[in-house]
Amino acid sequence: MAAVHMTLQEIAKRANVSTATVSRTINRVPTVNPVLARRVRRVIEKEGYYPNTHARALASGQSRILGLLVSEITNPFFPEIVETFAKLGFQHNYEIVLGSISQDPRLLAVAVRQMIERRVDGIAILTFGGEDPLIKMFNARNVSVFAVDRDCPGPLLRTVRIDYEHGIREAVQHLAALGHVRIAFIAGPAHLKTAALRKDAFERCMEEIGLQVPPGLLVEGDHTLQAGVKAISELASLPDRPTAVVCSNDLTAIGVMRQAFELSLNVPRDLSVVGFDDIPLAQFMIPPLTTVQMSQIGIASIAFRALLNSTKVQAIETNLVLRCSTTLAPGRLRTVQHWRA
Amino acid sequence: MAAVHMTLQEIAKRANVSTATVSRTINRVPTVNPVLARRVRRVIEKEGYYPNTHARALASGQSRILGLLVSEITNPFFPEIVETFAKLGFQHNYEIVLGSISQDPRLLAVAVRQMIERRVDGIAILTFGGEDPLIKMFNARNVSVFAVDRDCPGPLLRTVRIDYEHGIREAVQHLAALGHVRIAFIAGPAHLKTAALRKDAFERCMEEIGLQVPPGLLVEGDHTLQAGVKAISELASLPDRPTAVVCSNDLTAIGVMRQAFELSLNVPRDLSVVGFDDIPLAQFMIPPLTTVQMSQIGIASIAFRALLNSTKVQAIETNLVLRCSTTLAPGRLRTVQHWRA
DNA sequence: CTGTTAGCGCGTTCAA
DNA sequence: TTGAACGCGCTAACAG
Repeated sequence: MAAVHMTLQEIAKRANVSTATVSRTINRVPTVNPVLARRVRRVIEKEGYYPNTHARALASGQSRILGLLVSEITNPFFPEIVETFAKLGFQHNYEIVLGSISQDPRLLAVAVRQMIERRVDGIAILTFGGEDPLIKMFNARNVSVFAVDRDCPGPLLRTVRIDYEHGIREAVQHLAALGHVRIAFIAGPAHLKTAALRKDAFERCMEEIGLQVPPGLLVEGDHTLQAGVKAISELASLPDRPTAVVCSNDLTAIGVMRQAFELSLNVPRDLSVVGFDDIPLAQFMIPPLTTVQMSQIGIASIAFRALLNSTKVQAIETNLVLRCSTTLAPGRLRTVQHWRA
Repeated sequence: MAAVHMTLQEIAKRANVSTATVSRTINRVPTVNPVLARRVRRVIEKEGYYPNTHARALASGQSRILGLLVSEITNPFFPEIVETFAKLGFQHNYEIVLGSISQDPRLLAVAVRQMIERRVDGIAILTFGGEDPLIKMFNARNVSVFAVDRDCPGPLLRTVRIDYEHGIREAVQHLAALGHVRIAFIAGPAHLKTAALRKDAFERCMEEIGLQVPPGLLVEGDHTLQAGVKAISELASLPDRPTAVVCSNDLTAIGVMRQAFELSLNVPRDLSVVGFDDIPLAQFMIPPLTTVQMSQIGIASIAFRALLNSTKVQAIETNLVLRCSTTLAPGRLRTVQHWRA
């Protein structure tokens, strides 16, 4: 029985050329005699030859592999990113290895080791927390890194600035305009930089328009559905409970809506809810979730391009998208009715 | 400037042993003198040496890479699978390369080529449609494949039988018991075997209990949110519209609930809805979605174990999990009230 | 138990 | 323009 995989040599033999010519043909070196090239291609086609990537990587020193490190693939925010990152990879003939799909630090360590052993040409670290040591480690090994919200980029560290404040300001002012005063914020995990920035932006935007945010209305979550459930339960039991809540991500907001339903709080009548991310499911919630959009596709493509050396620095916008989970504050509603009568 | 990556040779030199000894130490060959082994390990540790996977694969003929081909990573059904598959991979020191994350056939072709070039040791193809040619292709290259619902497994084709019928029967009988008679089914794409099997099971289970399913109540979708929206719009405009609908997956069901809201149909009062898959979000819908559970973790681990040669054949169960999206049929409700009065 | 050595499949010089 | 030969970093005989 023949070997399952052809090799360059066998192709060369069958095409009556040297291995060098086959190699050149495959790599589209322009100086190859077109006649020979065609002959080689025919043989490759006929034999169903696929070059061995490991041998290529070994000989060339380039793996053509990009790593993608993602914190929680079960958060619907990430699959979008994975999808477009992988698509771009395929288009540019890069392979993508996916790492550390969950929070487990042991698995993270394994993933990182695998990527180094695999000699990835670059790596995108998305929405982690504690990525600093990782970045140092990769850079020390000469592999370039993309990460969000880093302060001092360099030749080996690419980044993008995300303007959280714009979208969050829109959200806050939208709620204020609807008459809300007691507006709560359910934050993400404190160690996550992106979460901290969102929280800061919220506080700043509240202050801008002279609104207080008492400590009780600022609760920390962890960007999960459960966090939303828990947070709104606490918030709802407050003596002076909020009439609106802004969440650090959509998953949290969905948890809030779900638990509000359980508590017989009607969204938006009794409680206005705003999310963050605009995951695809947001518009399919009941009611459809008003949220701050941050383009997943945008982030993924910037990450990819950054790793491919296009140094063009860009920024990511965030914008409020109005749907149906917010409305007039309860008090405001009554006033209007009164005035009408 | 020193080379960024150490090599086996350099480690050997620094540890005063041969490369073979270093290699044996790394691969935990038990016959290595513990003293030497320790010395080698110290050097490896000190120098931060990571073996080059490509060289290893080339020399050993084993890539220790498993492929995972998934049709739509943005369907929340899949991230769970990816996560547990990858976790198991990490635990067994396998790398996972993720392919064809979307429906685009061009990208699928690229992904397949990459996997072959990468000489994956095995591949799991999950919920595709048109996987037969892929299976043949991989098997011809001597790589073993795992796929769901295949008829004739063999040494190179592992599979698992999924008992769709059990869960779907529970769903149908649950609805029938609640007094529903006009029960619609929103199917998945016809070319998808798993979708076809679900539809067949539904029809059989209806017939079993003497319920008709007129052609108009059997509509084909494509397992997306949009498909649910579209299908329920059609169904709702029927003169004799269904009082309950079973969906071929949860995404479809969520689309149905969303559009029902738009049409002012209250779920479950006016329309009972049952999903299929039990994605994590199902219980966070409003109302929480009653659905047929099919364990994503179960499927992923069976796939992984099957590829690791544990030939233990297993089956996957499906079971109805009752939540709040179903209730008595409208007629039945009135009868009860009448009888009470 | 250890070291020497020959490849694994490919890219890439260097001559021709 | 083409081909012969070497080396990428590692594993696996084989000999000692």
